[in-house]
Formats: sequence, structure tokens, C-alpha cells
Amino acid sequence: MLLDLDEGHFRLPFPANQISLFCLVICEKDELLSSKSKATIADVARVAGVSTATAGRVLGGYGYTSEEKKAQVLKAAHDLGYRPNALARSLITGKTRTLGVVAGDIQNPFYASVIRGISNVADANGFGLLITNSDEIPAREIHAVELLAQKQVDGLIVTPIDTRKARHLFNLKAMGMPLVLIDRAVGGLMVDRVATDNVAAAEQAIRHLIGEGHRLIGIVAELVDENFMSLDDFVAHAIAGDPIESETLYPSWQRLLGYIRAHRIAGLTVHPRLIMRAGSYSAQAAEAAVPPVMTSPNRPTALFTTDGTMSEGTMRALTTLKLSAPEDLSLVCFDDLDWMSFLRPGITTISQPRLAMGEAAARMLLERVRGADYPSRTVLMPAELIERGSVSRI
Amino acid sequence: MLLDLDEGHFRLPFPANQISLFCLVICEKDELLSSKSKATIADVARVAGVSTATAGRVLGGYGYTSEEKKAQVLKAAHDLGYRPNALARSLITGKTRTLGVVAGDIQNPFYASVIRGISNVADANGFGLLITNSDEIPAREIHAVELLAQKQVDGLIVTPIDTRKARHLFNLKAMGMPLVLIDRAVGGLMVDRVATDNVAAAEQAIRHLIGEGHRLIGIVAELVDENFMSLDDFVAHAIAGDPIESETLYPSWQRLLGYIRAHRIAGLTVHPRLIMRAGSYSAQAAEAAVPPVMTSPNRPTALFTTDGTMSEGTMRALTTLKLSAPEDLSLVCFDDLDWMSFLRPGITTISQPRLAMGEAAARMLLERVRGADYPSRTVLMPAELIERGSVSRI
DNA sequence: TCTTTTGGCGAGAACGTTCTCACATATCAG
DNA sequence: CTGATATGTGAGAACGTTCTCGCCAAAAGA
Repeated sequence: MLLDLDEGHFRLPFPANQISLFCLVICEKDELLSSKSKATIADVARVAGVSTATAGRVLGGYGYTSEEKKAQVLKAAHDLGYRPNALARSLITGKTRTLGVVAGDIQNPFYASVIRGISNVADANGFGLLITNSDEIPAREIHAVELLAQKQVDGLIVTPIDTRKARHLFNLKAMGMPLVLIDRAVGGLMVDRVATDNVAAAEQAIRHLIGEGHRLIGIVAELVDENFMSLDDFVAHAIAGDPIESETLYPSWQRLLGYIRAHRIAGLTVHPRLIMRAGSYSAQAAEAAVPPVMTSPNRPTALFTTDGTMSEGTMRALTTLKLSAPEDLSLVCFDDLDWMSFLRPGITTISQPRLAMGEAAARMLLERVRGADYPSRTVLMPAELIERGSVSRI
Repeated sequence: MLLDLDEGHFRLPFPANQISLFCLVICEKDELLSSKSKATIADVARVAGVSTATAGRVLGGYGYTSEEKKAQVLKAAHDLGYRPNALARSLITGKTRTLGVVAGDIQNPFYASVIRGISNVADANGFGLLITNSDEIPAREIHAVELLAQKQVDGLIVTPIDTRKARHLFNLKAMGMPLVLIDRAVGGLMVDRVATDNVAAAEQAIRHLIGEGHRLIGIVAELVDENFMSLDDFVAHAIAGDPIESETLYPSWQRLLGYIRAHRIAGLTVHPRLIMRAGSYSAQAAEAAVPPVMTSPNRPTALFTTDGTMSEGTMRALTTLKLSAPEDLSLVCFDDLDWMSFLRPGITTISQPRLAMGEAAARMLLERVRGADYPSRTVLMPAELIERGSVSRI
């Protein structure tokens, strides 16, 4: 019967109204049903009086369709409140239009901004974002990656925790999964990467302090112990000017390297006792590392913190020690957090383009998802020294 | 041939080794292939010499399987590097084990924390998180909700932008989609919700200031104009003590209500000129709203800011005005941001349990996802006044 | 007039799972 | 020995799309 009507409709514009009415009846009935169980392409096709193939064509926007049938299908779809099932679509196309992100901790302003950047380009391109936190725990990273892979994300953005062992990431790459690394590199893993030029940035910060006359400069850094050599050896090598493969170093080690390099260039001696090592990625650890050095007899006249978390811990420590910049000491931080600009004398800091980093990473990833296959690229973003009031001339 | 082996194996334990070897050969061959195109249940079944049904049973963990076949399948799966396709699974089960979140802006510490809370319980329960930002723009919220619905999330957590018009949310609920609201309510939409008890919290803050002797207290609030009545009318009603339906009010209006209520209870007059309205959800707007009042002849002795963004803008304004708490004025903020605790005299603030709010919301949502159908609940979280050093006695 | 092309359509096979059957076999009570 | 129950198993139908075919017109080229 539906077919008959359809053929009549095909020849004459006249019975179209009947069809419309007919549709409406069906729709209203179906709508009651579908208010719970949602309408499928088959339902739309039935109501519109066409095959599922045709309905699929107009709804999916592929292949040819006449204006006539197109209108019918569209109307039916609208009446039924049809909503395409992305699952079914993805299953057959093999594309989910979803990107996976495994970050350290969304609460950390660094990750929050980076993710925001990723999000910006993702949804400008109609991609969804599946986000997980690793809390810097390798097992959690592995688990997250596995989860995202099972959910068939089109690509993955990761801030890898272990720069040496990362079997899961190598596997991923071997499986052909587009992958972009942020902030950290993994030795031997040739994939796109975006990071700050940490060595240069730290060097710039220290050079600034040296330029202002400081000779005793402390550095508070996480320096988690996952390196091939001990801190002492590392420092010794760096002071000696031995070439160090800095690419796969953890950011805090890279920044320490910049710190040492600035000293070396200026002909200053590096005092290992001024290296305040938190040992873990937490403000508490930083807060604990600062007092011993800052209450010692020959305390530094300036402090350099290597990231937002260290800055926070350091600020806490300084507050309880009743030391304030720039009167009692000079301070340069890494990463520009919102409060640094409205503290009474603003805090001089190295600002990394977090948002842009996320955006760049997402853009690179999307290129890969779309099939680009040039060799893996590393984008080193420049960081900028923002002078505010926390540094005094000595 | 495979069948023969299988049957032989079925009767005697002896040929099992042959099978293993046989498997290995196949595996190695397939592994080369599958390093690119991934293995499916059918592949695993073929290698293990069982039906896809059986393979599915052991891999999916449903139905009965003998230990023997189970081991074979597991081995085959391991050798092939089998990874279940969550898409296909979800398509048939109708469950994605994925939750959708549409927040204002991940970069905002409030949302970042709330999302972290959601994330905590989500991945403790094996759920993924699809996260989007609305930037407080209704069209973007609608778009995000649609995207997430198409991706078939099992449930949705939303901070609704428009508390009056929210057709998309009503639709969602009618379709049976589990839904939890955070921070804001939608008039007439009966779904679970978690929020801070804003009126009480603000009242507590103001009462504290009044207790310290302040009589001229300014409030800086966003107070976006999407209300049924004008600010003046609202204030007039509140002062008169008229009953106001505060549930569906925007948080900043609720906090203003608490501000007024505290005045009323203490018998103090509310001066409309001390209400600094930003008019939009940005630190810049707040920064602009503060100076006119703070440079006026009869300026307030205390300030209350209604959220983190307002606090930031206010701090900026105060910094440029060279006014500092508690010397030049007293200050109570809303929402405890990290810098408030390490500013020189810490900032007294109302702390809302952001993480717990996210966790509570996610837990409620999961209950709904699992089929709980008690009437909709509203969880009002208590906020806590944290006294630090930004308030002085007058 | 006879091909070829082109737009337009529907049947039906994918995609990779789960799940319902029907059917075996083993165990046990009666 | 009969039937009931529990445990295994495989064939094949879902799920809701996309996509490859064929088929059929009508238009166009020869």
C-alpha cells in the first residue's frame, strides 16, 4: 500500500498531500513509541516510503538522491526525531570522530589549558574528546590507553610518563594508531610531538637573574628519579659541558640543564646544594624542599622554580618563612599561572603557550588521522620571559 | 582438518600439544597481518578452533565455557593481540560505558575540579568520559548535547546555561537518557542535581563580615541578565523579604540573595550602589566593575566576591588601585582557589567541595544508568567559611 | 536505432560484537 | 531406564549504519 502511494506520488505532485497526511499519522503514532526507543534509519525509511538505502543516502549525505525523496526523508526524520547512531556508523566506517587524551591531571592548570587547546580544534572539526587522567602513574596510563583504544578513538594525544619504557605506545604506533606526544618524548618512538623548548627557556630565565647581578641562584625542581644517571652525575656532566641527549629528558631535567648551561656560559659555578629536588610531582614535596636551603647560612639571593606545581609549593614555603619577593629574594617561575599577575608585585615568569601547544598537537593529530604520512615532526614552542616585579637588582 | 584435530583433542589430552603448535604457526602468520589490521573474535575463534560464539563467551565473560576451550581461546587471543571492539559491543548491548560531560570551560578551576571528581568515580567504575565545553553559550551546549547523544553516552552531566529554556534537556529526559545537573537547575526539569547551598553560604560570609563590624559591604557578582525580573526589582523584593523561588536562580543571583538576606537579618540597609555587577562571566568584567565603587567617596569597608572568576577580576582591580586586604579593606571570596592560601595574608573564603560535587554527581548518574528510578534528588552541598587573614575588625 | 552515460533507487552484505536458540553431553534423583 | 537439571557448544540472528552491487530509467552520443 505504501508502495502504491509512493508510485502514484512519483508521477503526480497531487497525491503528495495524502502522503504527507499519511506520514503524519504514522509519525504521531511512532513518536509516542520513539519517545522512549529511538528511531532508526529503517523507521525513517518506512515512514518516508523509501528504502533504507535511500534514507541512508540523504541522512548520511552520500550518493545521489532526488530532491523529492530527499524532502520526504528529511521530513520523516524530523517528525520522528531521528538521531543518527554514531556507534553503528563508526562500526562500519572504521572512524569514530573521537580523539583520546591521556593527561596527568585535569586539575593542573597546565593540563587544563593544553586540553582546552585540544578541545578547541577538536570540536571545530567535529571531533569528540575522550579524556583520562594518569596521575603520572604508568599503570594508569597503560590502562587509559587500552580503554581508549578499545573505544576505537581515531587518534591519541598522550603526555607519556615513562620516557624509556612505553611498550603500549610502540604497540599503538605499530597498529597504525595516530599518536601525538605532548610535553615529554619517548626514546626511540618516532611520532609527532609538541613541547616547550625547556632548555632554552630555563637558560633565559637564569640569564635574566644573572644579568640582574645574582650569583647564588637556587632552583626548585621535581627531578623525579627515573633517569639513567644520578642527579650528581647528571650535574657533573652538564657542568663539564658533556653533550647530553636532552630530547628524551623529563622537562624538569631539561630545565635544570638550562639552569646549568646559563651558569656555564656566564662562567659561574653551580652549587649542587642550591638544587632543591622535590622528587615527586607535588606542591607538598616542593614546599618541603625549600626551607632547608632558604634557612641555611649562605642562602641564595634568587630562586627559579621549574613548573607551576613547584611554584605553588615554593610560594607556600616562602609564605611560612615570611620571605617575600623581591625584598628578601628574587624569584622567577616557570609557567604563567593566573595569580602571578595579580600578586602584589607581580611574579616574573617564563610563560609557555599552553593553549597553543594543545591546539598544535590536535592539529597535527588530525592531519595524521586524515592520512598524512610525512616523517614524524617535533614542534618546540618558544617560551617567553614575562618581567614583573619579583626580581630585584643586586 | 582443524575439526579433526579438535575432535581428537576432545577425547584425548594427548594431541593438545599438536594443537598448540598448530596454533602457534597460524598465530605467527596472522600476527604479521594483524599488526596492522586488528584481530576480531572470529580470528581468535578460528585460531583456537572453536566457534565465534564460544570465543565470544570466554572473551566477553558471559555464559558457560569449559576450562579447556577457555584456555585455548585465551591463548589465541593473547597471541593475536586481540583487543575487543567496544563499538561493536556497545552497538548490540546498547551500553557504551561512557559518560558525557558538558561543562562551561575546563580551564576554569571550578569546572576542572568538578570534572576531576566525575573522572574519579567514572574510571573507578570502568567508564570513559566524553568532555565538552559550552563556554556558557546556549547554542554550544545544545550542540554538545546532541553530539554526545549521537555518540550514545549512557548518561550526561550538564551545567545548564539557560535555566528557563532547555528543550534539548527535556527531550533528553523524555528519551530516557540519565541526566544529572551540576551547579544550576532548570525550571521544571525533574532530574538529579548537585549544587552548593549558595544562599546559605553567601549569608554566612556576609554575617562574618557584619560580625567583624562592617556596615558598608560591597558585592561583586556576575549577575548575567537572564532573569525574569530586573536587578532593581530583584533587590527590592529580596529586601522586602518577599518569598523568592531561589532554586532555579543562577548561582550569582542566589549568592546575592544570601548577601541581602544577611543584611536583612542584621537589620542593615542594602545599598544598591554597592552591588557591582559584572554582567558577564569574565574576570575582565569584574575588574571593570570594581574601580567605580572603590574610588567613590563613601566606599565600602569590605568586599564579597561571588565566585573564582569574580575573585580574580577583583584582585586585579585591587592591585591596580593599590588597595590591599586587610589594611585598606576586608575581603571575603567565594570558592577556594589555590593562590588564596599562599597570598601574604591568606584570603578568607567560602570553600565549596568541588571535587566532592563532581563525585556525587557521577555517582548519582551511575545509579540512574544502572536503572535506579526513585524520584529526582537534589543534593545541596554545604560550603565552609575558611578564615584567613583578609578580614579586619572595624 | 543502438549504445553509453548518468542520476536515482533498492536488495542485501558488510562491520564485530552479543544473545537466543537448538542441541549435546554428563550427572543425578527417582 | 526415564526424565530433569546443569553445563557446554555452534549456527545464525540481531544491533544500526554504510556501501557495493545490480537494475532501471532518461538523456546523450554515434
